[in-house]
Amino acid sequence: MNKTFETICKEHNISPSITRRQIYRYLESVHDAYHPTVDDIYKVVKEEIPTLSKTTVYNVLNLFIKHKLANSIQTENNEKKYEIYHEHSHFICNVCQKIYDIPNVQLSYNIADLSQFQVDDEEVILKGICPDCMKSNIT
Amino acid sequence: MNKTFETICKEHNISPSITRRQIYRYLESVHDAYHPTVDDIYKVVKEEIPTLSKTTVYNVLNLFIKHKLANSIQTENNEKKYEIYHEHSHFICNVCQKIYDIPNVQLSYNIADLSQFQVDDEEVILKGICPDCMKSNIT
DNA sequence: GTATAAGATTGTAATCATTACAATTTTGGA
DNA sequence: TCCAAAATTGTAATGATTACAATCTTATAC
Repeated sequence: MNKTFETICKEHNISPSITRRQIYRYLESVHDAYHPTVDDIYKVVKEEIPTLSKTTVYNVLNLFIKHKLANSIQTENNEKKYEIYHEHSHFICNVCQKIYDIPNVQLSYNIADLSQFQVDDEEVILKGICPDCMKSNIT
Repeated sequence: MNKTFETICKEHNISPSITRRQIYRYLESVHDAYHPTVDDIYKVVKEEIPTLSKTTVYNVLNLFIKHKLANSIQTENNEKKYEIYHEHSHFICNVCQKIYDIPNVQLSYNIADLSQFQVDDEEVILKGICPDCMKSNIT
């Protein structure tokens, strides 16, 4: 059974609201298929909440990130894209700029190098050419 | 013996110029100690080349990145920082936002997950709390 | 049910980084 | 020396993000 948005909010220490739920749901619905920008999110959720303001989208997303309900990824061309928070790595295609979610990459580093550091978070981005662009490049 | 800037340019297929050399040298000089922003670079190099324009700094840095003479790193607060290209990973402090260079982290991933992808580049960013901020937090 | 205070949302304006572009300058061969 | 190509410059445009004050909503105490 899926958790309700209310439960998720409780767990992450934020209070639920309709706006937040709709934004969360949208992120959830595109999860694994698409990484929307603020504009994308704004356009879609505004259909459901016509009074929605873009500032709110920014506020909510920043809140989500702070409380680990969401993540952002920066592309080369200075676009910021958002997604539901989940443990995984990313592959960004240098040709079409599409972002792919890939299963978590294992990291191994010399503990001595980081003995004084407290590591809370690991982020891995692989870059290269995606299958689609490989194909279209050949033909 | 260190390579001259001219040699480096030849190897990376760009032509040398005074502006480019000064920017490169500055990046080199702060390597491992500091990750400057465009503004930082502009201010310093303008001392040596008073006619320098900020557009040029952007142009040169983008050229450097394209030809793998430099790297950029994005911080949480939407700042872009630059460095000489070299193989290594990064640690970003969540408290003071300082970026640390750390020795390359080894990655291991399931080849099956990426069998169709051509991986050209690996980027690892660790986040957490740096030694300095750990200390000042305790006291 | 109503009052109230805290929190959420909104809209506008401001800020800031980055790029577009056309004009000017510099450079490296013929 | 001259000329074409490349590099640099300055201004203006763009676009993302935030600041902020006003308004709206919500949860709770009475």
